[in-house]
Amino acid sequence: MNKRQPITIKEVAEKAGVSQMTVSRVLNKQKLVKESTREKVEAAIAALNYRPNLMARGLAGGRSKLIGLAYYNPSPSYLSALLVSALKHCRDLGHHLVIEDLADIENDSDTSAIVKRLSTIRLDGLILAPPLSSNTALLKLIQEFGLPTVLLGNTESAESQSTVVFDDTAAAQRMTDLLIEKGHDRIGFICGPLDHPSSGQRHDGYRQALKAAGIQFDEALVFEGDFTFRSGMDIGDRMLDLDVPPTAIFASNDDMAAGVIAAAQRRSVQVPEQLAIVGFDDTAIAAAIWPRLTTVHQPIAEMAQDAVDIISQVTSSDWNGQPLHLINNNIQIIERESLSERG
Amino acid sequence: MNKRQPITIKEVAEKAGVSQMTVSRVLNKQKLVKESTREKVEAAIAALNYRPNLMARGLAGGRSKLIGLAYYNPSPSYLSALLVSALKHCRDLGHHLVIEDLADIENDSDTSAIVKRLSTIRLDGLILAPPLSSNTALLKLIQEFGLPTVLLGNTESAESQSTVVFDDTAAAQRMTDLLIEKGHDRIGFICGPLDHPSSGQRHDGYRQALKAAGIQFDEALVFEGDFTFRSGMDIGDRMLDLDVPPTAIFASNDDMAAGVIAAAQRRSVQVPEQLAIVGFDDTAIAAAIWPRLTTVHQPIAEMAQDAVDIISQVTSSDWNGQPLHLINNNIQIIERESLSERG
DNA sequence: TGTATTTATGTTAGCCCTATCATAAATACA
DNA sequence: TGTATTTATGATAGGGCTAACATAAATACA
Repeated sequence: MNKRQPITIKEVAEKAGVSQMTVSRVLNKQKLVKESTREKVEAAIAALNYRPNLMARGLAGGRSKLIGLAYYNPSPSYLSALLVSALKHCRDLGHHLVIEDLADIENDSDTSAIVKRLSTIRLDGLILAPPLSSNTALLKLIQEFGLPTVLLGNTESAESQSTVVFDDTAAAQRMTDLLIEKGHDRIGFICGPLDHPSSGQRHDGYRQALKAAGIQFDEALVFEGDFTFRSGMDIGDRMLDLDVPPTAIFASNDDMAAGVIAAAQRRSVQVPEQLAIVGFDDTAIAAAIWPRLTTVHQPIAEMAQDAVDIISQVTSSDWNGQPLHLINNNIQIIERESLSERG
Repeated sequence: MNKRQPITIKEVAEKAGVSQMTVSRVLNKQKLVKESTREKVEAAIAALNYRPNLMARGLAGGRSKLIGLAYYNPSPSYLSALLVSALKHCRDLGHHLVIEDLADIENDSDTSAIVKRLSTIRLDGLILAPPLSSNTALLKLIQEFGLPTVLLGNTESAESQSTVVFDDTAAAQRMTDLLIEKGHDRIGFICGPLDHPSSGQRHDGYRQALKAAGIQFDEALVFEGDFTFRSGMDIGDRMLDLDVPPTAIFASNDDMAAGVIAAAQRRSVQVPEQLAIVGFDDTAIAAAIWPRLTTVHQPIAEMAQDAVDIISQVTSSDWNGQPLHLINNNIQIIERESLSERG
């Protein structure tokens, strides 16, 4: 017996002594089925070990149960945190995740090719990770195409598409507050690339905290990195070369913070005694270096779950058409060894 | 005009003045189409901006163009290297990747539930990352189910399923040779978890190199970690606490090597001057710490590509039914700052 | 020139489900 | 009890595509 010739709904219907449609209703958890019938059908499904065919369902019902997750040039640890959580939640809801690496988005002309590719698979919805979620050309095309979309980490241009965001400003402010509290008043800041809205917000949070504490903002202490370890190391070097180097450096993500630690260690600057370093995101690398990073925990897992939920809701028939906007305020600062009371 | 009411093959056929079947043949790149007809059809496809419907194709043709990639408890950097490359190659071949995190495989009873889940989506094939590729219960079930599978990094139990493996033994031997060449003769080794076949092989390579160089194998210098940073750090501490600590430590992956570096730095042991440390895999963390790791470059990207190729071949009609076995011999050692000539 | 062979295209049926509408059974209400 | 309403089930018709076979056109060969 070849297992690749699977059981169909027809066989289940026969076994249960009902019509295919009734089986379909049970499968789709619709209300209008008598309890006793439901049980009969469920027994038949179990007995035959029936699994519905996604393709047929998609063709007939217009819903594919497939959710796309698109990203571009992500940090590996951010990506895998996102993936793992999105996958888990998809599984719980009976969806599947189709991953799309939009590496070819770099040359603008290809944006429409990407949308074409996405349209071949009939996705129920699409989750866009930053910075794709701020790529206006892409957003416009997807919207024209009519695909329900959730933008991660985009606070702007989101009138018509759902969003899930983290309060980066407040988080960066909290972290800066902590540095100040520990006795620092000369705090370097490494900004992320400006095409990520969160970069600007983290910078804002830093400045607001300084202002609230009455510390003069010093342009010379702010550098722009690109979220890579390498850029963090280079900028760390430049900061330590300043006439009056900072006593603490706040990097906009963990990879760059790790780079600063490496730069400090290379020139035997003690962390945290001579230089405190903190990061942002709480990705795997934060706990995988020494000293371990004090960092802002970004609830990536929760946010991924929310994004999947939104697509799931939007896909269901009873949806009012309004985009949803979730702001995650679960700000936690994870204190580890890279920051200590200033001596 | 609603873009979600897409163009169908019928409209293309009308526009091109041929039958649907001819369009289908053009789409599937079949031989039996006259050049002039093909051009007409392609023009119509382009003019209407037609995209075939994956679901309908899958239903009618029995092929879904979906490839599964299943993993369990992976290192984030290994996973993302795998993903990125597999995705890219899938895109090139017109497939799509469905990611499955088999986190629930831990309780054995659930193995069959997993296979059920996999059978709902009609995957054309499945790629199993280690250590799933050595889970005999899972392999057996999948095989009964008849789903073409590629096992990554499994050298055993692979009579009937295709495999893509790296020559871990040779690679570990080469790395150990290099350590010996640099003047080390007391080399600690951190083994990976024993449910990964590659763990045993890396250990073998280490021992073979020692033997070839006439160095006495010392059981006290071998510890078993679990591929995490944490375990590397703990074992690093224990090794440095030995009466006669090693002058070099070879960890079976980069995360554990990073942990050893952290342990050394915590007690101010200079790397590489007082202790050389090398890793395995060349994942992102290897270049994201200081000193950067000298490590074995595992060609994860190539192997992922090969795995996708195999599924693609096996799916095509002209396949002889024999599983394929690819051994990747592209062994490169990436020399960075964590290893130097022994003073 | 006629038949065999190859090449190119078309016709038909069906993949497995669900939407839609129709019908039947159960309940409500007067 | 009869009619209106609600609840439960069924019959039918595709959804967009390809496999399999059928036919037509082009070429080969005697």
